[in-house]
Amino acid sequence: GSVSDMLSRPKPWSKLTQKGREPFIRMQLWLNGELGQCVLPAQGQQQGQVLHSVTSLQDSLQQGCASSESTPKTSASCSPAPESPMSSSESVKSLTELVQQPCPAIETSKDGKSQESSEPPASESQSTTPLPLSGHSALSIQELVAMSPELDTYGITKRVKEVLTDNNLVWLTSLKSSRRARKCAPNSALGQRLFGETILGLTQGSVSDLLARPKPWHKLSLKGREPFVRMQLWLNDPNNVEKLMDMKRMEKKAYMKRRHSSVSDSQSCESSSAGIDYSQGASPQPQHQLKKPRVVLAPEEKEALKRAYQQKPYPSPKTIEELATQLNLKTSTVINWFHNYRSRIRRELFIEEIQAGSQSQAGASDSPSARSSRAAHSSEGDSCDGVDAEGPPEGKPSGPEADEYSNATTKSQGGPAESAFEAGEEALQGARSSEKTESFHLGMESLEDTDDEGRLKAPRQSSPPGSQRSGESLETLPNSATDGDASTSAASTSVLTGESSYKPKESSEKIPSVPSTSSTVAAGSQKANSIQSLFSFSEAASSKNTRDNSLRKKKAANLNNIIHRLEKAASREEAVEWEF
DNA sequence: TTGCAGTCAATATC
DNA sequence: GATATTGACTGCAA
Repeated sequence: GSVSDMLSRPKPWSKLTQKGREPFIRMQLWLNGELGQCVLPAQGQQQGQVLHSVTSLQDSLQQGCASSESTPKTSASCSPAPESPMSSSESVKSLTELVQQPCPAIETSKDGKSQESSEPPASESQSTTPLPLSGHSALSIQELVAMSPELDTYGITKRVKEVLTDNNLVWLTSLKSSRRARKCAPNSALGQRLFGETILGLTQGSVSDLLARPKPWHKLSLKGREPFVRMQLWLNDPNNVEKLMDMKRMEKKAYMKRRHSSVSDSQSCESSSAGIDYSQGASPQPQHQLKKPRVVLAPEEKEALKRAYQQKPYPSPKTIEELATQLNLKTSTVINWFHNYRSRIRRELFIEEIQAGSQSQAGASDSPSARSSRAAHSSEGDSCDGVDAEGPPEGKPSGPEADEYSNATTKSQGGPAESAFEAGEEALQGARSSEKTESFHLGMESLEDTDDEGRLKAPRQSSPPGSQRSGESLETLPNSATDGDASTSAASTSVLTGESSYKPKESSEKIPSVPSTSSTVAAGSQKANSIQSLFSFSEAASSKNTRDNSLRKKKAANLNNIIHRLEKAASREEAVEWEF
C-alpha cells in the first residue's frame, strides 16, 4: 500500500522528511542497479536511515553513484523515530560488515576502479593517485559516508596507527637479525604513504595530519568523513594488512621494472622514486620550470604573525596588507597563513579536547596547572585576549581542562618557553585587552624599525640560519611599553618585541605569546620583561604545565575566534546557534 | 568576498 | 626512508 501510494503520488523532495526520503534513495539505488543482496540487512529496520546530509547523498546519487547501500543507522540527533533499534556502534558494525561481505573493502589493485570507469570520482579530482577503494566506487563510499552513523574518529585513527606501526614493528623486529633483511625492512613496512595512496586516496602528508589530528565526527564535512569511513572499512577487513603488503610488493615490482627499462637515459632525470611515473607521463617540462619555490617563513616572521594573530585573529585586509608589507611577504601569504593557523589551532583544540575528555577528570582537579588556571579565574579570559567575560564559552573549554592527557598532538618540546608562558600568563592575569587594531599597528611600526637593519629579506626559499639575524634584531627592539603606558604600547611590545622572538621554533609554536596582548594594566611591561627572563632561564618547567599551557593557548585562540564570530553576528543582529 | 575544510606537495625532522 | 610540518590551492557556503 505504501509503495503504491508512493509510486503514484510521490512528494517533492523538498517536502519530504528524512525518513520520507529514504524510500526514494532506495529506489534510486535500485535504479542504478546497485542494490545488492545487502539492501536490507537482516536486522531489518532499514528505516532508521538518517542521512547526515541528505543533499550530499542526493548529489552523489545523481552522479550515478550507487552501491551496496543501506545500513540501518541511527542518529540520535536527527532521527526522532523510535524505530532504529540499533545502537550507534552496532550500526557501524553493520555498516562495515555490509560493505565487506559483497565486496571487500580493500581492493588492492590500483586499477581497481576500472570497472566503473564511467564515474568521475569526485574526490580525486586532480589527484594522480589512483583512488583505491575498489570494490566500491568512490561514490559508493560517499554514500556510505552520508549514511554512516557517528564514528569515533579518534579511535579509528588510533587503531589505524596501531596497525600500521605494529606492522612496522613486526617487520623490523623480525628482521633485525639479518642484515639483508633489515635493509628491506623499510620497504616492508606499512607506511603512511602506501596506506594513504592505497586505502584513502590521500598523500602521505595528509595521512599524517589526519592520523595525528583527527577531527571529531560531528565537525567533519561529508568529504572529511570519507577517509574515516575508509579507515573503518579497512580496519574491519581481516586481510587488510596482507592486502597492503601485497600492494607494496606489487609496487616494488613495478618500480623495479620501470627502473630496469629506463636504464638508458634515466640518468639525467633520475628522480625515479616510486610513484613518479604518472608525473612524467602527463606532461614534459613546462610545468617543471614554472614551479614556484615554496615559501618558508622565517621564525621571526612566524612570531610576528602569531603575535598579530593574538591580537586579531581576523585581521582586516588593510591590516593584512600592512603585515605583508612590514614582513616583506606577499599578502596572499599572510592571508594563507592566517587561514591555516586558524584552522590548525582549531583542530589542535579538538583533539586536545578529545584527549582530555578521555582522561579521567579526577586528576585534573589537583594538578598544579589546573589549580593555577582555576585559581586565576580570569586567566583563561586573559589568554584569549580579553575575553574574560566569556560566560558561555567558558563552558566548553573548561571541561577538558585535564592536564593529564598525553599530548600526542602537542608535540610540545618547548619546555622552557612554555613554562615561561605559564608564568607569564599568571603574571599577566587580570590584564585584558579590548583594543586591538591600534596596538597592532604600533607593533608593526616596531617591526619597521627592525626592518631597517635587516629586513626579513626572506628569500622565502628556506628559512636558514640567516633568519637568526633578523630574529636578533627583533629581539633587540626596544621595549616600547613603558610602565604606565596605555595598553597600546604594551600591546605593541607583545606583537613584535616578542618575548620569544629568539625562541627555538618549536617552542614558539606552542607558546602563544598570549596575553601580553594588551594588558591595560600598568604593570604590563614589567610583566613582559619577566616573561622574557623566564623564557631565557626557567628551564625547569614541568611537562604537565607545558601541556596545560599549550592547551590554554589553544583555548585562547579558539576564544578569539568565538569572539570574532560573536562580534560579527552581533553586528548582523542575527540569531545564531552557537556551538562552542 | 570572506572564511573554511580538505588536500597537495615541498620541505623539515626524526 | 618514514613521518611531521606547513604554505598554497580548490571548492564550497554564507
